[in-house]
Amino acid sequence: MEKFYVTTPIYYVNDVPHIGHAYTTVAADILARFNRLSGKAVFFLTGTDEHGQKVQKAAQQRGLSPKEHADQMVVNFKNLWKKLNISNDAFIRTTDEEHKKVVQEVLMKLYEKGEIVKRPYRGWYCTPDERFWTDKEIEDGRCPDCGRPVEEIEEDNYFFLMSKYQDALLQYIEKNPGYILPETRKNEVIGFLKSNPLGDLCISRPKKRLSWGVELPFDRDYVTYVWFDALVNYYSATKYLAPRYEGEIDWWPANHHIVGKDILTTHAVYWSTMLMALGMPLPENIFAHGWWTVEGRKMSKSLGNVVDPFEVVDTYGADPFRYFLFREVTFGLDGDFSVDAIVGRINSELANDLGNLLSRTVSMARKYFKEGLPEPRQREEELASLALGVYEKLREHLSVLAYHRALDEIWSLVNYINKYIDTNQPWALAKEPEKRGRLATVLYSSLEGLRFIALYLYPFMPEASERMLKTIGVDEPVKAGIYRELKWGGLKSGLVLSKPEPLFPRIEKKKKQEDTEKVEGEKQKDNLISIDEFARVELRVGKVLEAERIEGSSKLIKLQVDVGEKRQIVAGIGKAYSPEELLGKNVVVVFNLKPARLMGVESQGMLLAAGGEKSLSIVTLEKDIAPGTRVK
RNA sequence: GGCGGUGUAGCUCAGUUGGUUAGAGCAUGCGGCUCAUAUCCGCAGAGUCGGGGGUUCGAAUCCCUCCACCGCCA
Repeated sequence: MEKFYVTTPIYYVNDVPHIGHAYTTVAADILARFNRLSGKAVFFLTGTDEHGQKVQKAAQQRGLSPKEHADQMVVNFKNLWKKLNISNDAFIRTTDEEHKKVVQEVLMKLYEKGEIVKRPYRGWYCTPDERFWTDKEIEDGRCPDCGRPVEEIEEDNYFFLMSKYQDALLQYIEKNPGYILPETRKNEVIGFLKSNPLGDLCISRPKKRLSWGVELPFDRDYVTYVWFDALVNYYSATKYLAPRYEGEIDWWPANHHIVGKDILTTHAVYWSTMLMALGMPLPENIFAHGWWTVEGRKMSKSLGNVVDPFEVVDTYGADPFRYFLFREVTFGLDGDFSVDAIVGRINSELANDLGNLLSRTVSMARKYFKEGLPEPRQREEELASLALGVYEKLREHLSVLAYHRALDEIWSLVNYINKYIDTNQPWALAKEPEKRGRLATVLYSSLEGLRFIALYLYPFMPEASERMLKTIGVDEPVKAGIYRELKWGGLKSGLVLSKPEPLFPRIEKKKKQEDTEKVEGEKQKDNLISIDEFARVELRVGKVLEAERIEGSSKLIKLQVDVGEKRQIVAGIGKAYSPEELLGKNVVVVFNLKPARLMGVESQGMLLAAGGEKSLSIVTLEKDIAPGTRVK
């Protein structure tokens, strides 16, 4: 039996699941379901990453042990997968004893092979953030994240000798064009490997700083760096979580690692070289998908526009959501999630094209053949070969994760049958008793086509697929290997069908508008703002009274500005202006900007300026206007 | 800054190794049908394929250059 092993990343257990998690996991689910129906032995793995600094800290704040904290948080993910109909065969947690054991075995093997060495590590440590920065990263002796001073620390750590695999990895990627996809991401990795000398990877943390992790088997004073621990999950799971099929299956290597583009390097470089060092085969493919924006904007906590997948499912249903994610955007590219877009797809494609097709066909079969639908008089060759041929197309497209193309193929069948009905006009045939045979053929063939559609849609929308089958009188469950037995004419004749429920109800405009308003409470879908919104920004004329450079910064200048009252403003214009030339200038200031601290200095507003670092100009007034005057 | 990529109809994008009047979906307009979730089917409009130059019998496709935007640089 051919095996198929697909993984999602293991998600950081501290995260609250968002649309991105849902996207990756449904992607893997579709492949898993498709391959099960194709008759392969499938292992679909997802899980959570539970070690590391942040988990330890979050647990501490909640007064729990890290494991207790993780036990509670992991439920968020498990619930979402249930809600989205995810068919994962296993759920790995890096706190599993079996996983930790494999991590230690792997570490020991690498250590014994001389692939891991102890060596002093020097870096800049930010104590409050509990993390290291490199020479390049720190800004004037301060943490680039929080702005507080960093401390130079030197300590011994263990390093995986990744550098020696640079050439081998580069060659491997170039020789295996399908290894990293999409191509643009592969090019990035190649560019990265060609232009930078690959360093060694620090894979340990001294316990005195971080205890929540897998202990190094050869030095009890250290735990394993979380990324190393996490990546091994793909292999460790095959040792204790893989499903059992008849006969022994070598699950490793995986067929697909599906990841977000943000963690591609980790997989393409760290994981690949780790496997090389272990002398293990590399996965067949690492696929980096894109990100979702929301109503044209980047998702962020501060904008408050993070899409909660639980809510989306409650509003639109799991199947329409799954469908939308893979129909709307080419897998690999970035996409935009908007109410208009999802409602548009649901109404025009799911409700009108597909749902209505099912509805019209079943209704006619009921109306014209109350006694049951007889056998067709002939095989509709064109329709039959189209329906049968879709399978091969799906296989091709899904082998490179081209989900949108796969759906396109299924829809070519939907469109064909709609046209087929239109051309044959069963309602007209029904009026002529001598054409009853033809009528039976047309309706049977349409329903049979719908059976194929339902089977093909199963990986994408399992629940809707089953409802479709039930509606056309198919009792048998969609079972593993069913794609191997596809044959035209499988639908039983003599069926008396019951009245169909709408497969996907249309979302009426009214509801759509309400939702739009709800989502657009804080945002506009096009970038236009109203005059009122603009008026919220209070711009005022200011006169520069004093100006001085902020010590330790080449960009920042501290200004005292008269804007009707005296304000201190910090501006990043030091590369284009000297403090002296700013004195007395009439500038434009954002008066009602929330105060901020830049390098520890308070800024009560913002100076308007245009340009980059070097060719930069502040906005000044052509004539003398009194300081404090509103600019509008 | 280095490397990579993108720029095609109002919008989102396809365009395989250069080859007949440049395509799809959505949107818009018109027509047809009435079985159906006011659904379905057909037709139409519009694009000097980012600008300029070159190679070629022939370029959206190859080369050069300029412009704009995006990604990667642990």
